[in-house]
Amino acid sequence: MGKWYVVWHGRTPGVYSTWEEARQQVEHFPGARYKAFLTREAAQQAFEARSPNDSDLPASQLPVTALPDKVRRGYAVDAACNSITKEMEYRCVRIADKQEVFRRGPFPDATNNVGEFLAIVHALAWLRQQGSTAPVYSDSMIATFWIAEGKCRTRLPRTDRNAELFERIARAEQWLAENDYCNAVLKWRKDEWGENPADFGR
RNA sequence: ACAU
DNA sequence: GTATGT
Ligand SMILES: [Mg+2]
Ligand SMILES: [Mg+2]
Repeated sequence: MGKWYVVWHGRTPGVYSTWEEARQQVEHFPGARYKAFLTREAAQQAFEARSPNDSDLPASQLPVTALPDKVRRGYAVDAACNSITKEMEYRCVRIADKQEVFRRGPFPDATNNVGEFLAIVHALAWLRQQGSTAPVYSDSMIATFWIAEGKCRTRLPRTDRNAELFERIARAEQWLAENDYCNAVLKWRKDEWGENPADFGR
């Protein structure tokens, strides 16, 4: 038995019997909402609701309004590092509306984990300056460990090109040592909430 | 293995 | 497929 595909939001919303047809409605359609069901009846019923129940959507399509309140009040950080060029950048967005609040980089001769670490510290400093105690979400286990330790445990070798980066790492560690912050640093639960809203999409 |  | 990390 083939699956049935509901397209709530796409070029032509409807119930489709093949992925071939359904994909043409949703591919390259930003914000598309769609999901496969096992039976035609289940698909039809879901489609007739006109708008998908959050519980029907895969995590990748969850609207921010479906997130827990505590999460919606927070900020998300993420880093991107090209594994060929070793160029890294990082940024932070307000989760409620995905508005970018800062972005830094690119930094040469870096690593993903250094970027994830610097992003969190920068967010903590920025939030303190804003007088905000909102939580910071990162999808990086490594960086959240390093924050808890107050130490960036990178194995990245120093080069002539990453002196500024190591300077930033030192300043970040110093900031952690000298400042108390009450913002929680929490794991972004990709499995439950979908992609990190600060993700670079690369 | 887990998270990137 | 590559690399960063616990
Ligand atoms: Mg990340
Ligand atoms: Mg990302």
